[in-house]
Amino acid sequence: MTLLPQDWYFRDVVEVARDLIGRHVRRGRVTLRITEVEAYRGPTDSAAHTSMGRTPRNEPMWGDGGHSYVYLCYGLHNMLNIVTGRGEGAAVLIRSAEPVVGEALVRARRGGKSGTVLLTGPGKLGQALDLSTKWSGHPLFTPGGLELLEGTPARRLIIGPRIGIDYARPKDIRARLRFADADSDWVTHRSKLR
DNA sequence: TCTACGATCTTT
DNA sequence: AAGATCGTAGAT
Repeated sequence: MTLLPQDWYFRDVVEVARDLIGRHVRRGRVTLRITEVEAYRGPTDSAAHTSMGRTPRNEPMWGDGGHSYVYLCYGLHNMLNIVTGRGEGAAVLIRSAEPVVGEALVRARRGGKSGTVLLTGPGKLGQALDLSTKWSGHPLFTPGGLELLEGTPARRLIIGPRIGIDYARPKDIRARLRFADADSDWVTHRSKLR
């Protein structure tokens, strides 16, 4: 399976977001196929972390595309983002994925918790990949560590508004910047997508 | 230092 | 409908 080159990320964040569906993320023995993402457009997008300016936490988002941006949410969830463009402050949040390799290990990391859902939702995805904020700023286009691979494309996408951004401006809340694989069961809030 | 709160998930 | 849980950001 081939690594995506860095210039693959040097495009508009929405274009990259759509193209990310079906790609594989690999870390160690676990490989996942991305099924749901959200685009965060940059400082002018009131839902994006870069809209509050440059801070130590969001530093990777201001850099070149092809790097991760991992942050801690609600004190317990490590959220994986993929930086796009070049110094634009834009990134794509990876919300859900389906297991490709290492499903047993993913289950173990979930601590044998009951429930049918294995890794839909950004918090659970971070747990499946055993991420922490130490992984923020990691290059995804070089072998080893955290990698983004070619994967297998989706046949059709479904699209809708982003989740959990009630604090943003109405126009940004309304913006249809969430993308998912129409044929996958590994998607959150499916009723809001079409 | 201190305070408020979040791109969530689970249980009630 | 609310609690868990803590790093970050902005205020002091």
